[in-house]
Amino acid sequence: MTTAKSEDTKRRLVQAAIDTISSEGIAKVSARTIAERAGLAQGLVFYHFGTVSDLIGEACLEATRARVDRYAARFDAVDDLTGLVDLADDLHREERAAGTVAVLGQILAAAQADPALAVAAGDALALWTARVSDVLRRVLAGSPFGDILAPDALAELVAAAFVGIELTEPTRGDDGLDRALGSIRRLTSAMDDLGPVARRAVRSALK
Amino acid sequence: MTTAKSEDTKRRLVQAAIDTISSEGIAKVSARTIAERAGLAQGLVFYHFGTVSDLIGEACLEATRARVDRYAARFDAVDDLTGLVDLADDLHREERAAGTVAVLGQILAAAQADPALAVAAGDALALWTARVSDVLRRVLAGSPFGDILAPDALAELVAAAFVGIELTEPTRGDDGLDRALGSIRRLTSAMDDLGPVARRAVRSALK
DNA sequence: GTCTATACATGGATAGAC
DNA sequence: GTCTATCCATGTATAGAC
Repeated sequence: MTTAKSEDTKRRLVQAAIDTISSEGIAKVSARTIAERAGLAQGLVFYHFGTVSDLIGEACLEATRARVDRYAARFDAVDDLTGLVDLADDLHREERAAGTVAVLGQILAAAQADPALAVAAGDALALWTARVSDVLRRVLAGSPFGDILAPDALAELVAAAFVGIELTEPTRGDDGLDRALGSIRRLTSAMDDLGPVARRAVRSALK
Repeated sequence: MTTAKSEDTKRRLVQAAIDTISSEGIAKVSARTIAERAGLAQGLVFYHFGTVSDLIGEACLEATRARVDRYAARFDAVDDLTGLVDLADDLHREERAAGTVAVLGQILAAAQADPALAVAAGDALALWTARVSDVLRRVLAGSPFGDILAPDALAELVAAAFVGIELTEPTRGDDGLDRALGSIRRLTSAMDDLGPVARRAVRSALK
């Protein structure tokens, strides 16, 4: 049976797993380090989740779901390319601070040799990709570029890029990404501001 | 002293380290697994490199240097944006097969909790970034977008994105990235093919 | 200088206590 | 059903043999 007590123990382990990966890195994660952080006995990991990988998988999905939900309204509010770049900027800033995307990167690395983790990490990444795909489809439909850009394929690329960005964050100067996004924003704002004549010209040039 | 015998042992360990990360993943890497693959005793890792991290760091730099050199001529030959996208396509295909960028991703993840690895991984990533930065600077200078795009900042973003792409490769359908690059290629080929009048129009629109 | 045998720490998993 | 005490594999590191 899954009693209230059992549920509480599981929740504490999931939270401790996320915290441990986030602050110590996936390499330091073990049933022992997680249980210690949760203030519980090490064997409980195996009783409640079977393996450490299964616990990490659940933790990964849960943490990602919470973060994706956090941005739901902002994704929906985006209505042009510049708005999307601004959201990317905010998202990077907040995810860098929270470390959740970096955690996903760590788990994707560990998933290389761990099929159970690979499934969970793939599902978690798909949560991000779905949101990005939605907003790209909507924004591109209102632009002259809608006919030549595949929103779902680009969304996969963007989601993967974000993982890489958060994973390499410690190696980058603070303003590196700010400047890159600034460059892209100058492009998109020009695209968004095209008049009707220019839009037709762009559309025919892209044929 | 560093004798020929010692050098050979070190080389075998470095090679075995790369092979082990590539085929088993960073999580399965240890002095034991590396030495076993090299056909050497486990203690030699510590005699020659001090720690496992230092061996992995050297292996990471060495492997990355070899891969970056492999593309040197092709980077130099790129002379427009579409050529750059084509190179990205080739590079992804070859790195996916060789797994070297995925290895770098794994090491970046492990570097989270390992300062020695963080230095080596940062240096290795910088080797890629420098090449991308060079080619971007050259190609953008010949385009109407040169004034508003920062090549070095964009290069950091592109290098990070590549790491993310290779790390998430197992979670993606085979054609996902192909379609995304196809989308981008349709954009860049339109950019490359602008006539003199259109170029002036774009340049002034971007002001 | 080079390498091996050994010490000791940490990890995953489970038999059995409550 | 829930949890703890314990087992054995695997890990890092080094003292000392060659």
